[in-house]
Amino acid sequence: MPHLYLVDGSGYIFRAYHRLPPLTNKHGEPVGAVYGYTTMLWKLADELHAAEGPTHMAVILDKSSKTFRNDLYDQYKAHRPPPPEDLVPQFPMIRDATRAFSLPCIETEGLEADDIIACYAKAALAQGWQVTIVSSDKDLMQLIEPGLDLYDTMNNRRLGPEHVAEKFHGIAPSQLGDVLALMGDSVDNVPGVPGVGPKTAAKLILEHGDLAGVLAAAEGMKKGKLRDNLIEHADMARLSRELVSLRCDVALPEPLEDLELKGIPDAPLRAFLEHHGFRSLLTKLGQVADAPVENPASVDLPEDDDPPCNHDGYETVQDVDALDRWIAVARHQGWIAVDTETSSTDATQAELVGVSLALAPNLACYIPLGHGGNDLLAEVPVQIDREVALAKLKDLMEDPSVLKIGHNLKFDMIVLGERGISVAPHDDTIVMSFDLDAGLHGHGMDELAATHLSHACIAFKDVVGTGKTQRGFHEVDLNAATRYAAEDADVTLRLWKRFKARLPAEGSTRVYEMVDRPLAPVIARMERRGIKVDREVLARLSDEFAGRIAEREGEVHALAGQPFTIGSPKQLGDILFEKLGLKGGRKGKSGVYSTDVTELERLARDGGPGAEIVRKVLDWRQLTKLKNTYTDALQAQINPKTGRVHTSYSLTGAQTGRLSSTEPNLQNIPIRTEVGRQIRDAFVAEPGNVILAADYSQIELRLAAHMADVPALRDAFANGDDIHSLTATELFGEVNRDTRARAKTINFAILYGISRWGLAGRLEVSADEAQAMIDRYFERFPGINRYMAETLTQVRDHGFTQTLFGRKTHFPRIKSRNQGERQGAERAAINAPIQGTSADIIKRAMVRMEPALEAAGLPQVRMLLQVHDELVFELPEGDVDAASAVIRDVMERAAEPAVMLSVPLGVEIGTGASWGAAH
DNA sequence: GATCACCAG
DNA sequence: TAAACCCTGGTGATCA
Repeated sequence: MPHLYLVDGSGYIFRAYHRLPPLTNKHGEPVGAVYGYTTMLWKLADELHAAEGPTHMAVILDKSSKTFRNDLYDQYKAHRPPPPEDLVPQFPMIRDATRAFSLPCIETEGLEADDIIACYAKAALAQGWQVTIVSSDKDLMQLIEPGLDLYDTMNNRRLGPEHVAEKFHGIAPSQLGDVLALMGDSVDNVPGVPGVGPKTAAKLILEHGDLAGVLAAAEGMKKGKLRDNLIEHADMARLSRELVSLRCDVALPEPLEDLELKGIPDAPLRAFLEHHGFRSLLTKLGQVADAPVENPASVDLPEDDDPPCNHDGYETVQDVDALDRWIAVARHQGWIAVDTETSSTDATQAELVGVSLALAPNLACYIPLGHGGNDLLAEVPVQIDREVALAKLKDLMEDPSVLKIGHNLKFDMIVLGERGISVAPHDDTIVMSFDLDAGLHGHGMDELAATHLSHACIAFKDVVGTGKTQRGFHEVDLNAATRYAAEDADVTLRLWKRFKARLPAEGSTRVYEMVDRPLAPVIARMERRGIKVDREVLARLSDEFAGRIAEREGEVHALAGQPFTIGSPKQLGDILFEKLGLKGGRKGKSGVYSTDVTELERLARDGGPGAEIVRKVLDWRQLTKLKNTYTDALQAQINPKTGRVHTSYSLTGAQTGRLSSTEPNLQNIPIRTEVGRQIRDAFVAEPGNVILAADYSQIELRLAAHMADVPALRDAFANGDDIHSLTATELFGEVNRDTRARAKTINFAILYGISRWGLAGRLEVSADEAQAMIDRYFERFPGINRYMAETLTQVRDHGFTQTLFGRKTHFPRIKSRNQGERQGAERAAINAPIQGTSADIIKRAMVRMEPALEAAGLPQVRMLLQVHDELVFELPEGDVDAASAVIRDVMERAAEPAVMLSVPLGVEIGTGASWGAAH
């Protein structure tokens, strides 16, 4: 049967333009969008031989911006800005590209591409053809019917009626025109009815059948804004209906038969690709020409055994017998996927609403435990008695013969931990994904399901809604809750099977088993403990800062001669560099003067007339930063029940393997300035206890000395010498405050993947001078240069770097054609093995810490925080000496025996009544 | 949501 | 040839 493909050329060129960097060809013409468009046509050409592939094809374009719709409504598309300057010359090139593929290119005066597409679609359907519209435009979705679908090549998916129903809250494609008319479209300036969005529009159409029905029913609706708007703007709605209608009453510019595909001749395509220098496509063309013409669809992809997700088979467990059955099967097979549903994303404060379990693909259930609305009159659904269910789940979660599988199980461990349930043994798919694919993509379940299972998970917001109408999960009806929750466990189980096989095959078992897997429960306990914060200290600082901020503000305004928003870099830049005429203002790419701290410090140092105001601004900045980000924000984060702050650590937050900390971020509490440092005094110990802080000393430089095998650095660390002084001697011949500071900067720059320009900017010397220092460094510390070269070779060959423990970080951008991106990837790749190994080591220390303290008879020593190279503890005063010895020993030997370092690791320990005092 | 600025290791 | 601007993070304010 003939299958007609209609390509929405205009739609694609805009999307390609915004999605690709601004490429130019060798003639200096911008071609980013052309390139995107060409690759899209290519993709379609590849489908030529497939079963569902095209037999007929045409590209449809917009002829001019003025169409019959402007006659209907002069405001139509009135606000649309003209296309970007460098896109305009690409429009004719789109026609060239289309011709190069020997495809017909159709455009008609007074009609939009959408209308022409509709005309052809109707004509083809009338003849019994299949039709595919290559577009994802919502207006075109109106045309979907049996025999016609949309194909979105950017996201590689086909859009049918289900997609419309999903996107527009249950409506059919035939009703879409009425919905679009009601909701309007701000981009095209279709007015619609004020206050009516997609949701309301869909609801109205579903209730009243069509637009006419809605407008007729308006009078009878209950009084309110919606009713008034419907009545008042009825005419606009009718006009909008006309605007969104696709007009298919004109004769076809070219008969259907003429659109038949007769193959793509090689020569014109090759000429086109060569003209623009699309080398990757030329290479492909060579391959295509050589390859025998076969049906690519017959090539078998390795099929996964798992059946597609089927939500209908999920069970809602509402009685004890059913729960017992699920638990019995879990015990029999030895593993089960688990997920908890709660009232909040803050695990330490969340209410438990339900638990879902999965035993095999599509064999999953949901156990509601806390459903029932806040409304006392609402009916509470049948649920197993909470205590009974939790007791049974506790037995299962703590059963050493059953592996519990979760996605970000740390969250569930905290929620269940708060209810006296521990979870062991366990596997965590978010951690597995991170250990396999860090740097390639995110590790959220929805993204992993899409990437690995080609499955679109039910969106959480589709279950609970958004904004004012959002409900708690406990208010969701059990059918919807079961589908959502059981699907999570089902998907987790499917992901686990794949990752479990990949870990050994890809050499990531070591880091997973030795470092990351055992860490999750340790972090869960740290988060539950939290750290005590003295609200009084923060409140006092907030007050003090507020006074000083007001003072500075007045002074700055007086010096400026006018009030303005100091916090606005734009306004501040204008005041300093325009009004006051200070010299040396640099504008960034957004046209705003740079007013960052290096720039302002330069102005302050240079003396001059602006120095005073600049100093006041710097002062103001520091104080507002401290107040807004720390003293105010931290008070709000104190858990009222515990009086403590419970941060949340992300195990997958940093590509290198480091942890990251959020809500609040306790890894960036000030310390470098005296004013900021005071904030640390608010982090205190309970009476009778003290805070102990243990820091690795220069761990990254030590690791660099080991990994790059630099004899001079190794010896210096072995002897306990000051490493920055040594560097100063080697580079500058003498040690004083200045040379040591410069040497320190260079040492860090080396770790961060040095560039002459970066170092030059940091040291305020010329790039040539910076280069000379780098050369001298490489000469004095042989090994560093070789290490960097080897790291780059490895990442270019394999796409990833590795730590001493085998942790991979992928750098897909290492092959980027964009120089900036590529060099950024190179610097990050130099740094990743060192930063990542350091992260591995402290994680191992954390895993071993609790058992070691336990074994030493120090169960009251509690590990609270990790700050990359520092661990913070709270412990009884009397335990300090014994605990210090254990902590130091565990940290210094954390790499062993898996990795034996050629340099010692040093740990500095301090104690005090507060975190500030412990440093 | 993008941008700027700035806190930490 | 021009541009490059040191790595890893998170948060708050402003502005479009």
